[in-house]
Amino acid sequence: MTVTRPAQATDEPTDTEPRLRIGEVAKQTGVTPRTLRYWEEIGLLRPAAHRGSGERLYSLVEQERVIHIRELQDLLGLTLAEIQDVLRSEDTLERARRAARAAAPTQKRLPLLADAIEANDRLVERINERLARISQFRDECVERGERMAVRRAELEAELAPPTRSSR
Amino acid sequence: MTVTRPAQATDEPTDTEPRLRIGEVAKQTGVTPRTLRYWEEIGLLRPAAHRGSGERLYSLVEQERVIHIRELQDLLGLTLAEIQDVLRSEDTLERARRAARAAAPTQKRLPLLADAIEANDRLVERINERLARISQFRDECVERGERMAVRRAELEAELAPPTRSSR
DNA sequence: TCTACCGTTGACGTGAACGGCAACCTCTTG
DNA sequence: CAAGAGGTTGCCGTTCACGTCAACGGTAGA
Repeated sequence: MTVTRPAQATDEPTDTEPRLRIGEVAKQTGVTPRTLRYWEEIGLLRPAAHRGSGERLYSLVEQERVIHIRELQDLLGLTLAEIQDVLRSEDTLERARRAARAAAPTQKRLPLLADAIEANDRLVERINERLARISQFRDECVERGERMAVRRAELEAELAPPTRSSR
Repeated sequence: MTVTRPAQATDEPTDTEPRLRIGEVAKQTGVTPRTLRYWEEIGLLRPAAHRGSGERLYSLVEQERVIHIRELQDLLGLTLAEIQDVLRSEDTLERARRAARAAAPTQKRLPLLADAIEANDRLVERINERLARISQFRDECVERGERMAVRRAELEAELAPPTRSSR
């Protein structure tokens, strides 16, 4: 299970290497290149690297982040500004990871990780609230449906002449 | 519990009488008058009546609809166009109600009611799908949180010198 | 009847989140 | 090496869902 990296490996695990061009990320995630550039413009998602030509290069980390952002947008209805807030704490985790690679002492890494955990907890809390509200809304709809169904049954009974043997 | 209507009652139950001015509805529901007019403009919510002066008058039915619309917007993230679709079927129910007051025969009222029920079922189905997706998203977040918590525990263990008696 | 407050229409403005060009660059591939 | 595919910046356009302001009119209470 533990990946044995080849001898000439870089000091980065494979999935953080920036190999993906913008079109590739777009295809994989379903967002347009324009949107990715826009998100970068407002400071929401920076590509892992640039090439001399100015070309953006993303890693799988960013690609997953794109999906994460879309979920925060579509499922929770957050604005990009709010998402930025949420992700800022997540960035803390990324910093913690870099600190780990830089062989930073545990004393430095621990608070970063704690921040990330706390931010994640807040997010989960937010999601739970939303789930509760939607559930309640659904229950209301279901109840309305049941009332209508009862009414329909009444009308159907009224319509059908009362025969003793059904069918 | 059954409201005994006064002798000189109109043929409308009290809660469908259009008495509410736009500002009142706005106050009760939290949406602005501008928004109510806009919704009317795009055919989303027509006031129950107008007065000679052009003043809009809403009934409690519309007021509840306002809340319904906001929920469809905020909780489900539907566009006003989509909401219009959803409500168009709900209007069927309103027509059924009018048919009832017009003493329409059961044969006419039943299909209208059936349509409304079907539309409601579709809505509930949609909500359930959304709930499922959000739940899944939450689970992913929770899982991430747990992984981070494990990591934190490791770091804490590493930090604290291994003493046999805790404290 | 005067005044303060709603309300009306009509028009234009706005913020968020992109879409869509033009003009240009840079790989790759036959 | 020419051509095409894909990338870049810059900038203006667009859609949605309203906000805002002006100019005006009806209504209710002192």
